[in-house]
Amino acid sequence: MRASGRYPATVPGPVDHRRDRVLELLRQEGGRVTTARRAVLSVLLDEGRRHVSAEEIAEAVHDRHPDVHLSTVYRTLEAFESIGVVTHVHLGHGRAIYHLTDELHHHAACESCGQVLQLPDSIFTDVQATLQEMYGFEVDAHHFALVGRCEACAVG
Amino acid sequence: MRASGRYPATVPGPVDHRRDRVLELLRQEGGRVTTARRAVLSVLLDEGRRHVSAEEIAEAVHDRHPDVHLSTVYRTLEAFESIGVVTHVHLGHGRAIYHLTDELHHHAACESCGQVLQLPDSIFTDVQATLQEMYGFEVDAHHFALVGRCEACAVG
DNA sequence: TTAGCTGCAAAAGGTTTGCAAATTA
DNA sequence: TAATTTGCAAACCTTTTGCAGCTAA
Repeated sequence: MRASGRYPATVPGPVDHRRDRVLELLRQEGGRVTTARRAVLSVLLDEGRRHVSAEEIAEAVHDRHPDVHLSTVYRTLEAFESIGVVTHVHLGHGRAIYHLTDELHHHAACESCGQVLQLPDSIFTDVQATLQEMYGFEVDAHHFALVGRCEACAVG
Repeated sequence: MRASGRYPATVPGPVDHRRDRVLELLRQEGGRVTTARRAVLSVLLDEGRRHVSAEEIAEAVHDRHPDVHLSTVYRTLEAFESIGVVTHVHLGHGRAIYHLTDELHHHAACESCGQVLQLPDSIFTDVQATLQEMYGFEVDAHHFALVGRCEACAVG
């Protein structure tokens, strides 16, 4: 299925298991496994690309499947979100970014250079508890990113 | 400048001082004070409307100045932001909300009913300190809202 | 077979921009 | 007068949607 050379051989192990788990869940929920969906999932599973906009996903998919339309990417992401395996986060103006759900973490986006810092889940624990106690408000903090300036940009 | 009757007389005191301060600052920075800008400022100063989208501001302005265009409202808000008296916050999908800067507070928006909770500034103190220490990241948390479900909506 | 996807084109929703005319200082 | 603002229309960008054809199960 893949030409030799340019791409490393598929690494057996957790990544593949994960792909299979997602696809199986999708099928269980009445969804269908298609080329486009497999391709989007591959991009999301790609270690190097864990925080990507829909457009970036589409571009990556186009390397191998130039015919997959951006709207299909959006619909695929929606399907993945509806079965709980994908989440999106708003970084501010413009695009949202998507990532697989099971890596629970928060985000801090640099307004200046766009870098997205991944933060441990624990960082919001206190805030979450405080809001729950004082206001009965249930924070879904994974949906949003903190905004500010990263170390490098803060200096200037 | 104002017809009698329908509108209460201008309340003397802090509100007016504040309006004057903003307009003076605007002039100091080389900006001009116009009807549209005065009107937008009035909406922002209005106690009852401290968190409003650009469109809502435009609607309110239209009560008295039907000719002020939405794009002028955006440009006015931009001008106010550039002199530091206005901030906007993204609540999630869609519109941003604008408010005067000197009331430093955070926001928690209910995904379900849209209600915006105002939180004391202190709520993020620890998170801010942690990020600064561990990552050198300077949080500008006022720019974003926490998202989740308010007490009423969380029940269902 | 048939419910569920897909590509395409077009719309939607919020925000920004170019421009000539109007206004402020 | 000179520099800023304004209204308008049109563009922009991201995301969503309608539809007819295609495909997975």
